[in-house]
Amino acid sequence: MAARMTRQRAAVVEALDELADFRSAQQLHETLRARGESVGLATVYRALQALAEASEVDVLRAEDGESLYRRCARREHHHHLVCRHCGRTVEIDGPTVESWASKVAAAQGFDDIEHTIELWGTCADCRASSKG
Amino acid sequence: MAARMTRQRAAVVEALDELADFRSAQQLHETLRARGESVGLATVYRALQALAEASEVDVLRAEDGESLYRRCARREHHHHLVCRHCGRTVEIDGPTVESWASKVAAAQGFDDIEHTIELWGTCADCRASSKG
DNA sequence: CGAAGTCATGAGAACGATTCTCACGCGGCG
DNA sequence: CGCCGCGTGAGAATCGTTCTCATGACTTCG
Ligand SMILES: [Mn+2]
Ligand SMILES: [Mn+2]
Ligand SMILES: [Zn+2]
Ligand SMILES: [Zn+2]
Repeated sequence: MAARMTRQRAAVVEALDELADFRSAQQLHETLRARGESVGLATVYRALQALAEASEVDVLRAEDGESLYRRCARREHHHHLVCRHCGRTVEIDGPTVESWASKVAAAQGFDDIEHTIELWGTCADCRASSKG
Repeated sequence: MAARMTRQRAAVVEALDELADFRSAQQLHETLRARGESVGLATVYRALQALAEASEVDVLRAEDGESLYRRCARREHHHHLVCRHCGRTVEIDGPTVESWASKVAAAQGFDDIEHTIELWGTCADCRASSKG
């Protein structure tokens, strides 16, 4: 049942692999278009959706609500520190946070617990280029 | 320079006070409408926006991207454990998490750090009523 | 009180990211 | 060749949210 690997999907995966940072579907679409790869926007969305379901990419919501995608180095559960200006990303572990989160939720009688933990900031490069 | 307290804004605040849980702008609008208070949807949005800027309400994004609003008991920084079915909310503190977050981000040379930490689950009531 | 100025309201249009529709293309298989 | 299942993509549709703008309410000042 694996999805068919088409030229378009390969292009999306390749673009993700070259880009180390979180990018929106539209940014990826633009990137592909710029390099001559012709891929429809709807197809980019579908590819990202499939990859997300297969845990091949991580998805997070920017502060403005836009979804950002990234092909992370590790497949295991982890979180991110993301530059809100350029998307630069650092993967972070939080064993402490993990146990804290599940403990707190269980103590309140909640089930099916999930957590959203993301850190946002301005990376050193963006700080330097925006002010000095 | 405080915003003018109109009938509409008072109604929004009152609805928020009576509802203990996170609610969307549209849910609040429907609630007001149901109780006979006539308030435009745009006005509800504007009131919530103003309240959020004044830190009178907390805002968070549901998994589907919709914004949810709540008048929290405490004004200080805190996080939430929210039932994804009914919006039931428990305010939580995380001193450990706070220091962990800022430490991690600073270690990577990031500035203007913010964090998003929200816990989602199914509350005891929703679990009981949905299955058994 | 009354006029002018300021801000709030609300109906509907506009927005923007995402999803859906559907006609079409492609490749495999018999 | 004809059939089938699925991927594609252009454009329409969705949906929460914001914007526009004509109108109304409240404040200030004469
Ligand atoms: Mn975690
Ligand atoms: Mn915090
Ligand atoms: Zn940056
Ligand atoms: Zn619940």
